[in-house]
Amino acid sequence: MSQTEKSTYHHGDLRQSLLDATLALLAQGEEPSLRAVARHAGVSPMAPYRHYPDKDALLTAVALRGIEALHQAVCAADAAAPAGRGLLALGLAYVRYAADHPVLFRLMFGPARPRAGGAICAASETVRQVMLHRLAVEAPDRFSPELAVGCWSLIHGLALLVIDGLLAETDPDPLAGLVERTLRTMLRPA
Amino acid sequence: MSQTEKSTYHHGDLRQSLLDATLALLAQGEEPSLRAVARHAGVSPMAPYRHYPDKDALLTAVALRGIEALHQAVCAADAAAPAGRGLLALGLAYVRYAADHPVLFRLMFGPARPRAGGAICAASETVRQVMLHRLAVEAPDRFSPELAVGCWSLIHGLALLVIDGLLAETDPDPLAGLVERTLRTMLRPA
DNA sequence: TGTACATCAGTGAACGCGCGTTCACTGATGTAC
DNA sequence: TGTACATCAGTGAACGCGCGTTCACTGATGTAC
Repeated sequence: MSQTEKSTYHHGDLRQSLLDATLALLAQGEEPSLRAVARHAGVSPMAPYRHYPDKDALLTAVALRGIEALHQAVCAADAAAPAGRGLLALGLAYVRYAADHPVLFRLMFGPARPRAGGAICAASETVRQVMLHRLAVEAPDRFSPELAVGCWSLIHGLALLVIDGLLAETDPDPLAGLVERTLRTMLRPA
Repeated sequence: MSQTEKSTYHHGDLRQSLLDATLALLAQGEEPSLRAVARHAGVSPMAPYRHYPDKDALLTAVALRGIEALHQAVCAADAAAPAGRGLLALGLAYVRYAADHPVLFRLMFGPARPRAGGAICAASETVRQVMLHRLAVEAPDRFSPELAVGCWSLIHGLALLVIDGLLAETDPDPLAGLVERTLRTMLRPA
């Protein structure tokens, strides 16, 4: 930050730059091979090995960072929502995040990274907790483990159908309307 | 069929065998590269090109076959279900299919095959129709486009959460109970 | 404050691999006469 | 029924590529005295 053209040898924070580079590649829809990531970070193909034992470790770190970002987006939406609309806002934030980062989203929840299945699972639990809490507040009478699973499935499935382009849309702000209508319909108390 | 050890030159139905080989590789969780598929079918690496213009065409054909199979499974479950339980049965069949063919399922609905987005979309529409029809019969009072989107999202999301191992399960027949409880909760009319 | 040296964080060449696809081919099959 | 020939459905060698990872290295940094 202070000196813009640093000597590139001791890079500053290559670990972080590698994560950024991977996210950038994913955002462009490109395959984040180790070499491509290094290239994007302006560093030799071997440099990443100083910071991650192998490719899988890097991708796992990226996936975890993605889940963290999703968590924050969902939290922010939840906190900012007017009373009684928390679940809608939170669901919209979830779907919106997926729509904005489709490739990353698939990486996050895709074929379980064998080496870090537990970590991914634990991270996604933080997202689930937000929803759980909001459900307990907004639908205390209906609250149950099944409702939580159902809501997560609903939102997660909606996100993926959107990403996959399987829902024909005909709306000015397709996402907001789609999510709101769908959630309202599925959750309307009577 | 008639002669078991046919000369392998004119193979009989290599086109079909290639699809089978790809499905077999997917079932084993292996990467279905063109060469691996040919190998598995006992044929030279170039042979597939007689039947598919390129790799993507083969994978698209496999994805379409998978959706077709899903459609049949869902139809069968729907038809066999006792009155009033069609949607539950259908949803269970959907989730079960995904759980039984996780890699194929991801291929079917995964990163849209650019060359055949339309075909995949159309094929999945046949699955949606079964659900639509059942909803119209079982919940005529609530029936709406949103309900259809919601139910599909719900089932689809549940299938993916199951595949991804994101739902902690503690059940003898986890799937049947999970799906039934979730769908019942989400759809209970009051 | 200066120097010696350990450690840290990168380089760069090279490996072996499997991939998708090209090319030119050849053996098997089916059809016309 | 026999033969000539077109077409069909495969073979097999080769290409160029990007990949993940190994190895031995070297320049920059920080620390002890």
